[in-house]
Amino acid sequence: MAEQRYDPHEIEPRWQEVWANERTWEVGNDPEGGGGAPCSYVLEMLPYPSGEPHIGHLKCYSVGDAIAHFHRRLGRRVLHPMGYDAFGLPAENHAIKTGEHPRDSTATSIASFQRQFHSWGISIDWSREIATHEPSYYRWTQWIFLELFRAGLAYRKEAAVKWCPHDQTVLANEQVDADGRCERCGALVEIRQLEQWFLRITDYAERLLGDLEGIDWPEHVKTMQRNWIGRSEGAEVTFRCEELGIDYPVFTTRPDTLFGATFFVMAPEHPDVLRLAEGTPNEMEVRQYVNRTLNESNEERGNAEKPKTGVPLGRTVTNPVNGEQLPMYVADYVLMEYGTGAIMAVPAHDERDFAFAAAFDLPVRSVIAPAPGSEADPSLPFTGDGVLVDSHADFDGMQNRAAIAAIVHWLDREGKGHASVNYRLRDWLVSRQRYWGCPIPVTYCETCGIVPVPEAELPVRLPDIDDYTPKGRSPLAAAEDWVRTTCAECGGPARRETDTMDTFVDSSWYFLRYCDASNHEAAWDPRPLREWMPVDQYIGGVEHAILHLMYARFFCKALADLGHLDFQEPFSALFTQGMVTKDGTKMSKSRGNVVSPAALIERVGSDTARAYILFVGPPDQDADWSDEGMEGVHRFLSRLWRLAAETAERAGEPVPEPSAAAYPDGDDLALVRKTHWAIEKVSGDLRRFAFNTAIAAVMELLNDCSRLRDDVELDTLRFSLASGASLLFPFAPHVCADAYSLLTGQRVWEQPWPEADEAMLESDSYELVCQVNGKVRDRVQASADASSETLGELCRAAPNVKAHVNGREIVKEIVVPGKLVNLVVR
RNA sequence: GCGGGCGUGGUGGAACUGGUAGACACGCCGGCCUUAGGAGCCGGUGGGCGAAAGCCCUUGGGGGUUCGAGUCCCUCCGCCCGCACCA
Repeated sequence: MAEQRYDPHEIEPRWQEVWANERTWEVGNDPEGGGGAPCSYVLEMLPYPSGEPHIGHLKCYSVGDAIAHFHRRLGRRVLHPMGYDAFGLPAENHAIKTGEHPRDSTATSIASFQRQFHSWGISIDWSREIATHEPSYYRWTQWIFLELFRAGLAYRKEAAVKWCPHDQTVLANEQVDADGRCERCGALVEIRQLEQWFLRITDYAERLLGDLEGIDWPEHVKTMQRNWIGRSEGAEVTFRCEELGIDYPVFTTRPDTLFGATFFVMAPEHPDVLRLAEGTPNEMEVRQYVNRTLNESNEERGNAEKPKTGVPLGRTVTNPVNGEQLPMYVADYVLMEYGTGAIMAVPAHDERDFAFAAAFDLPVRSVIAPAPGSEADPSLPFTGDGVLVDSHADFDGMQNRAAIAAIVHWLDREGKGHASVNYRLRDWLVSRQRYWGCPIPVTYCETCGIVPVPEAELPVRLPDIDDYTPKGRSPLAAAEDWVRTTCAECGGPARRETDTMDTFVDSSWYFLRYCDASNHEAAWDPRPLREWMPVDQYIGGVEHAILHLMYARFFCKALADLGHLDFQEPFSALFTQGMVTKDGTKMSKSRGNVVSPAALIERVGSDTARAYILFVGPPDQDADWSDEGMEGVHRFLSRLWRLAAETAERAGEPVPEPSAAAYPDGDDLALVRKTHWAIEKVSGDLRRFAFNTAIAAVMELLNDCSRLRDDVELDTLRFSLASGASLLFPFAPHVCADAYSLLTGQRVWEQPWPEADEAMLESDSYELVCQVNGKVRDRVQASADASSETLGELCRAAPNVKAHVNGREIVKEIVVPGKLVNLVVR
């Protein structure tokens, strides 16, 4: 028999060529809009093409590909497309450094992603490939923007915005990290007053929150989104400054503490602060304070530990519940972006107000006391529940939770306030003063104002420029010929918007475009969307748990409201894969611990790399890369292929539908049973993303095949090996296609997913565990159909059980058929 | 501080609804084959006692529920992630 050697470098390109030539993974749209064979849309988050793919990409697409293959072989038509999130800062920064046009560096990177996806053998429908920087794509990004604009969901507003001094651009709240640093470059973010484009995502806060209930997403991702939306119930209460005749509403979650308010605080950014201080002795001090805090970084300001600072405004407001005059302050612990930018301060029942009152020697009035008999610590500030005291005859003695409703009701009746819900979520700031992004398709006309570019003129193409260096305005502003245009309404002179869109806009709808990627008349036809959407299984990293996933959900809801979609949620099920680390830390060039997929595949082939990355542990957890571990998987694939090749050679002609002998016995029966066990195990594990145990099950099967290779019929061995290859195909497609083809002459991806034979999952006897007082004392063979009585007898008769019972009384006998018998003795 | 997750051999991990803890793999030890092996094959491998049969211990610590707990409950310790002066 000739020596058989597993050679992935010969096997893998050979099968990749078949799949590419035959366009195996392409799937058409059903003109009827579905209704035929069941459909499945399996999608991994599209890559950001910068440099070469890294190991995280390999993991993400290995997970998605396994699911796509599994769904196909369950008989579904599977949409599994690919694209590139091609606009963005890294390409632009690269251009600033080297002068290379972002389009060129992006093209280079895309080409290397394409090459690698092919060499990894990912089953992609290449006919639907998109890239967000192509005019044929961003034309529709612009169209969506204008749809939102017409609906009032895109608007321009001057606002205190987060500005990155290094990248010279405005950032969305979500792009500023906890330390107040730019998510991309790490520079300390500043606040600037600028006119910017916003998308009205806050209109959707309630729906974005509520609809989380109905989708199959990991709990921690839902929790992160809930926290980000940050819903709080409370009341809006109006405090009036009589001297200036201005009403100041505040939001509070504790209207029950209104009678304990002893002062009033405004955020330094509050537009009225300077006006209020004007003409008072404190004017200068207020000015200085405001300037100082506005220049403070978020990092300094956000520190809750830092001592409270502030300045009196020299004015008072009236507490609407008791008419008291409360002194007004400006203090940086009050945030403009939450609530109304002003608060009523109740030092007795709020930690922060308490700290401020202590620093400024302000009165503290307790109005909630621990309920009589309660063990709560009554010391101030008391933030727990209790009963109202020293408030008002109508409310004193009430439980504070009940008092909230009563007081809000009273405020409402008096016209001094009303129940209110507040969200932490802010509107999405989408304009960027950068070059490499989708142009915002509007013009400014002196007479007509903001005028959308007519649909027929889309796309507004990104012009070529020479200088990408940021100067505080968009580099596009330098393209004067491009900026100057005519107004679509009056025909007069107009100027184009020179800001571009946040790249998260591009990626908020790409999954829709895949369904109808080559449509030149519209962003999509509703029929293919009806067929494919929503995405059945979305796969990506947790780092997108808030931004991308929230924005995409918002887009769907908004587009559904505008009549363009008939579903509310884009991703029915979400899977978040864990990171791949090396030596316990994140891979990075500076640490020199980067494992390059290209080098890996050069060495061991993509089947080994893919199967190892899924075998190393549960895919939703972080996994530490180990070359030794990978060698183990390589040995396994090698053994599988060799045994298949040898078996095929020994058997002569391949057999199309391998099956074991009709009535196997002895070792044949054992191996056939093991095979059906593996089918059952792998099928179940695939459904719950337990790829590591699925692969382990095929390893077990192969171990049995190797052990019994000379003791079973050739048909049995061929059946078991072909089944193993079939089961492993979603994880290591090339070697399995090859092994399956050697054994059967068939293409494994055209075969239905194997089904376990129920009869073969049960054996006629099993090892009955015999326990005494919960401890295993013996094991005996029991017949599968034995009655509980028989099992009890078997157990009592077991030698070591007898020794432990030792004549004592059996007070109880628990029988779990198929498993064990437990004797309780006294 | 709030919310979520986790803690199992030398290592990665398995045990899905409470029912044989440690599947599978790495590593290590021993053997076979070989001129040689960083190739391949076979066997062993949680700890302790014992010649063996077997017994005891063991899923971060402590307590509880149960015939039976890695799994459920309480409590403490440790680690990771998200949010955080959010009124």
